[in-house]
Amino acid sequence: MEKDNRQAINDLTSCEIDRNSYEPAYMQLVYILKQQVASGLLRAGDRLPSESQICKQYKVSPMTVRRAINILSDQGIVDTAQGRGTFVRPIKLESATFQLTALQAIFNNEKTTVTILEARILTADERVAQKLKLQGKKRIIYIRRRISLAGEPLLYHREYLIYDPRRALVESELEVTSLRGMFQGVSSGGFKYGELSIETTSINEEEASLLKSPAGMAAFNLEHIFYDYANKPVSWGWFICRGDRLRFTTTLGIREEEL
Amino acid sequence: MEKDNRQAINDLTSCEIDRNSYEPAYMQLVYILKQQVASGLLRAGDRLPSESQICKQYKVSPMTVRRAINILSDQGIVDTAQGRGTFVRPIKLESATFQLTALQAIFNNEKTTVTILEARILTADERVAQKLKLQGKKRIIYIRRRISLAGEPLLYHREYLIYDPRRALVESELEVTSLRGMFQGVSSGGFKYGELSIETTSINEEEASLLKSPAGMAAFNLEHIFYDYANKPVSWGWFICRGDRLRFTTTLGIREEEL
DNA sequence: ATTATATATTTATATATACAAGTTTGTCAA
DNA sequence: TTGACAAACTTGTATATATAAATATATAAT
Repeated sequence: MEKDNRQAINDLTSCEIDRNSYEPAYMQLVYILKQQVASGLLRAGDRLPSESQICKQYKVSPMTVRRAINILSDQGIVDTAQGRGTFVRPIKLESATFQLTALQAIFNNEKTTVTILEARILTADERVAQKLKLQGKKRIIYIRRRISLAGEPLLYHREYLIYDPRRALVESELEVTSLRGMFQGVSSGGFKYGELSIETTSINEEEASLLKSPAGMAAFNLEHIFYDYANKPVSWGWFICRGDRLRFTTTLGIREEEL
Repeated sequence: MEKDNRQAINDLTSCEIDRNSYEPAYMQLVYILKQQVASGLLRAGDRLPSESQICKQYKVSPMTVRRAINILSDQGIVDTAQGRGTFVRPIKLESATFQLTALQAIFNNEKTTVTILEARILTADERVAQKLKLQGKKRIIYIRRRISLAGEPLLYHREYLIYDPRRALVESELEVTSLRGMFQGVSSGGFKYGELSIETTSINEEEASLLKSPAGMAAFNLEHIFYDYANKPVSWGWFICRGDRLRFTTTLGIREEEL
């Protein structure tokens, strides 16, 4: 059974590089090798043919092979060992990475609406001052938003922003599109880097009524802090994400259908 | 202020490649350019010097520069545009990726213990049969485990395994180390790929008592399905992770301290 | 049988070169 | 002023070559 399986896709090894393709040779080689892993022709721990062998087989230069293998190595498909060879990497739970594609889909959706529930200037309390590393009592901007998809509330966002009259953050941040911009690129905001964390929470009465969900329901809490080029925090906030409408998924290894 | 900041780290541009270093030239170049982004000398949207300029400045060959820039591009630090140049990429929430480092830390910890609560063979019900894509009533293995760190219960794991006498999965899977192996590399298991998803849940009475936590508490639910080389599911299970002891964090952009 | 040495194989690094292809800019003619 | 065209500059692809470094293997000596 297993041997038949390998036999059936044996013609993969005889694939050739199409020099007339718009797709570069090194990229074609990446897909060929990836396909061999995905199909099971090459399995975890197996050694790939040496680079010089691949050169001869596909009639490409050593640097082209090297480039393809570097890409596979970067993608975590193979491990290379100097003097020994290149090996198919076993799948590991620890190498799983989750992306915020589910949230991205919400912000990219046409039917998504952002409602400003509150926006005012207040004096930072101890908790906010600590998060934003403020000395003394400073005035900050507090914004509450609700993000709905097709009328159904999905996210509840609260954010504290450093008040800086020069930057006129209020006007830009209040825009509906600014939250979308937060996802698609915050170059205009002048942020240098940000820290994100996800934890779980049971929503309280206020959050429940805003999200039209029962109190105590499980939800994601996505917290974010953004820093400017002087490494000073300029924004602290968090999204309460309805747990019954959101999940994060990922794949380990290579699903054949994805190629 | 901003100009002073840029001026202060201006000497970064005069960094030289150390040809006697154990570190390859292209890697040194990666760090130099990364540092320039992290320090704010190069900011989101800025254009990097052209490759030929970088060649002259650091006295390296075009291919070495190219390799460094390819790495930066792969890491999402810069965007390249043929004919226009290479630009510092603005940070985007959507590009955030979360890793299971928090879980990994648990399994790598010396004080972590795995307790088998139950392990038996049973007939698959409809739900299990659907997840594992079973035809008819098949016998499967059901395992319940509790993972504790220094005596404190953190995870509750339930798993359904295809029963295959040839593979003797029971013995190996029951090992304390097998769960650890699940994280560090499942080459032995013969899995080709897996699907993971994270959602939130409120723990029920059973889960609460096992995790020594109040019922209704928010928790992560990490579900996993692993497939063999014939693309057939061989394992379906999920970890209930105490929300008050687990959070996932990540950084967007480059934190200067991390270099 | 063991050990040391030499050889071959493998990946890693680095350079030089050529051409392709997209973009911008400047020039010149209508 | 406008438009067409050419030139310059950018990144992208591909090859050929040389050297270094780590590993594996075969050989020979002890």
